[in-house]
Amino acid sequence: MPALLRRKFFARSVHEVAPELIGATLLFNSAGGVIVEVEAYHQTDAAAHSFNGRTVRNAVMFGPPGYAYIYRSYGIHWCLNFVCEPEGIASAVLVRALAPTHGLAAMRRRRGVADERLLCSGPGRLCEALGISDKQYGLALDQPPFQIFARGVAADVAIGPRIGITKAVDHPWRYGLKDSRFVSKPFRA
DNA sequence: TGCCCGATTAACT
DNA sequence: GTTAATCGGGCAA
Repeated sequence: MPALLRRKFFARSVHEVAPELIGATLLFNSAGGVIVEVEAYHQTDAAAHSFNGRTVRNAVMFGPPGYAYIYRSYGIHWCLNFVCEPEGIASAVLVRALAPTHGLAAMRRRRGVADERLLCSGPGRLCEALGISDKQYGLALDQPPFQIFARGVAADVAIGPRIGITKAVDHPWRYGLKDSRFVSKPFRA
């Protein structure tokens, strides 16, 4: 069994951590799958929620690494981030898509769809599939109900610009598992 | 207090 | 391809 990722793993540059998460396995209450798409957000990056300083919503980003930053998107969806960097850098990795491997029945029930491809292919979708909401805000990523396992073998990582943002749109800080059919949107060749 | 808008999704044409 | 749904954060007044 691959190693459980501990806080130390996240206490590095978000630009190192993000690509290393591709191929890792994220479980929440025994449901989840292989991480196939993430995006990096750094405090010095105008698209980051921490860019304009600490607020109630983003407070956990300003704390120590290895915790969950969860926010409401468009008043409808929840999105899950892993806080990274040494404490105070206020940066995080947005988990955007999983290839489902564990707890398929529970995820299908929560999502209300049968198609495996539509279970976790998007930040809002994967939170709904895993049953993640603001109740998990600030939880440690190396403690139950979270379990995050390092990838077993090297991954072929695709890189591209981030999705759905209007600021700092040109930074190539989106990472994906090359040719995975579970990414939320294909990577340009 | 009021207003604008978003790290999205599903259901349209 | 376009658009409605839906609401809290952030900032101006």
